[in-house]
Amino acid sequence: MAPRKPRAGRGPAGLLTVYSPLPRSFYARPALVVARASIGQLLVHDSPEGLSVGRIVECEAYAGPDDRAAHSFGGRRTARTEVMFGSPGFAYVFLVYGLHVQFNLVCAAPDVPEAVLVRAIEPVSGSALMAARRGMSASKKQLCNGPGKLCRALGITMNHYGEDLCQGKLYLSRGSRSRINTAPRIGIDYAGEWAKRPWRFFDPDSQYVSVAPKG
DNA sequence: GAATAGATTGTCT
DNA sequence: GACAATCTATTCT
Repeated sequence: MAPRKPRAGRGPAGLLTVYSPLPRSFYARPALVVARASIGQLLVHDSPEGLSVGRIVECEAYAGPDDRAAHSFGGRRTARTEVMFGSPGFAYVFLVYGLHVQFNLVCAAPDVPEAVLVRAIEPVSGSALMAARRGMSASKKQLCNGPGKLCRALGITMNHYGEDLCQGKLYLSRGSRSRINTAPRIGIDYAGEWAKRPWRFFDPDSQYVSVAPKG
């Protein structure tokens, strides 16, 4: 099939920007590496309602069967975790607390179930559409500073489970570099010692990080 | 600003 | 039947 056309949109300063998917090789690395590399990249959703783009400012690594906090801990392979056992560069989407969607990047190699949870983005393009989806003002920084919020803002749903991030309408595109800090992951206190690992990565200069850095 | 409770459903025991 | 990789409204200070 023909390679997909890069999608053009208006960036922050009104400049014409072209977005195109990062190659699968970006994802074919350990989750810890991908998580760090993802900070500053752009998350693009070219949906029927329009284009929305955000710069990733926070994410977490969930590293395979050894990580008690990962859904794939112990090699657990179910209908839900199945996509993590496949090729890298696909979307692992799941529901928490009965109502919030979480978006993850499948990493590493087939049969190595690692993933990166995208926790926060800052709006780059299509913030009006994001605000409409969220039912709030576009100027608010709470627009997508959380894993559930950014999925709502970008229109990511369970229907995106297993989507190819190298071929479809939902993908990462090359962004810019920034400072990167680390911290323990959020909301996984049940994971014991694993909960303390500094596997959360964020841009300390961004106002859009979900939980204020404690230092 | 900080703390608390309630929402709500797929997934696994 | 319990729990979950969260968010929001509400009730304090």
